[in-house]
Amino acid sequence: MADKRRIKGATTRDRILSVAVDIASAEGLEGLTIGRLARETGMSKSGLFAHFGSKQELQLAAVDRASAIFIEKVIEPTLGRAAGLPRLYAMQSRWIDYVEDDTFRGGCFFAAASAEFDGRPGPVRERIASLTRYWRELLETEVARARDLGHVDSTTDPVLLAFQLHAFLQEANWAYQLFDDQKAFDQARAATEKLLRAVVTPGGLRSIKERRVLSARAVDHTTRR
Amino acid sequence: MADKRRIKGATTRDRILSVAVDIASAEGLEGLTIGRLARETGMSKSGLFAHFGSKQELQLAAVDRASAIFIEKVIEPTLGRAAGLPRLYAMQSRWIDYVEDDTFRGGCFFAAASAEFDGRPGPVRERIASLTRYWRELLETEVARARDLGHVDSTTDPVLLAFQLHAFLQEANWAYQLFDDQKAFDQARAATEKLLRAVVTPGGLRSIKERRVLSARAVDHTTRR
DNA sequence: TATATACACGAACGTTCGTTCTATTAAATT
DNA sequence: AATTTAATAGAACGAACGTTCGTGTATATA
Repeated sequence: MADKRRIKGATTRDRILSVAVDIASAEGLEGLTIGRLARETGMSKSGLFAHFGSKQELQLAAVDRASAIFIEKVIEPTLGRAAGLPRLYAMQSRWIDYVEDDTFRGGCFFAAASAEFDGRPGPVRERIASLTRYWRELLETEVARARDLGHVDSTTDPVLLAFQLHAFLQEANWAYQLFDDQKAFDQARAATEKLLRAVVTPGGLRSIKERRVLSARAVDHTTRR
Repeated sequence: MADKRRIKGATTRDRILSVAVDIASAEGLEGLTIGRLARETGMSKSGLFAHFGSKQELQLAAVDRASAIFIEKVIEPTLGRAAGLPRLYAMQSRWIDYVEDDTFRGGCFFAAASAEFDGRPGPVRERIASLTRYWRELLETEVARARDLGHVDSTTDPVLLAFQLHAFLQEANWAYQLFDDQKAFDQARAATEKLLRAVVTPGGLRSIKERRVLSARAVDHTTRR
């Protein structure tokens, strides 16, 4: 028979972290205080605190939870797509959707967290940098693969193209958060489209043909926000 | 004879704000505490506090000070350049230099501040959004002017091009802050160059000829940081 | 010379921060 | 049935937070 204590503990921890990630994405990992978190989960400060042992461990757990969500919502859905240009399109598309769908209240968790911790050395900063670096390397790797597969021009620089693609993603998130600018998502899609169309080869074109790879989504915005 | 009291007060306020902007750019406008600021300026908490009356007024004053510095270091130097494409190049160039030169300890003040306050409604957020919106509109206006002057393709969309240009700037700042990646500046320069070259007309080309508009700077990096 | 004003100080306010104790309760183990 | 263990609560800690108050000390005005 299952250990109801352990199950309860893990469930509670899960519930705490869901709220924690939500708060942290909107108000920062420092704005995420134990007292506030206890209030919003209906627990006592000490009872909640016992799950983590320190504020830093709580922050690290929140980053890990956010990483898991990012991997699930953004990375995993792209793994089924053909390597090279198709997957590259999918990565951009999924990332934009991930912000547009308000996965986190404060937009991309890592955009917010990296801006907050880039000037604070320590394990939290490293954990944030780790996932972010991973994503950027995924982009670079996929550009290189697209090039090796002949999907894009052989002179394409993977580092520079990844820089540009990633820049469009972050800019869209930034404009949406600060100005509530919904149009930024389609601007990011258009910018991505233009950038890739400029380097795509006939072979690359064939690889994405007959698929609406980056069109604006048919989402009913009126019911959201 | 001059009023030594008024001068002294204004000087002290100036000194405080210099330190405040420096701290805030690196550790955020909330991380900027009265106690810390008093310690670093060698003043008492109450003496310092009297200059502003509230924490929020201090934050607003810090944002205003940062705005003034941004205008001085980034915007004003571009006003002497010819309108259209030349000024557009200058704007990108000056912005990149402004971060590369470590004008603020934590990189672009407004990139950090907008990420911190985008989820916190209030006057501070509005003040931050104001300067940032202004900069984006300057970019859009200058793209439109470049188009009207025949410097770039007449089909160019100013909003989209400004989105792309601004994205490269923010991405460079982000990569520099989080990964200490100095190469990001030249990537932003290269991305800008590619983007503009793709839409430039013969007339536009003439307008920037014989001027090294976006080359990497001959700065001795070994003596900095 | 007397008075008003600007500036800065030290002490203290109530609140919240992260953290540490000491119970209490319920389930699992013996 | 007795004992151990995990999960949570409650009370309290010192430190730091933003803020207020009363006071001293220059400088300017009268």
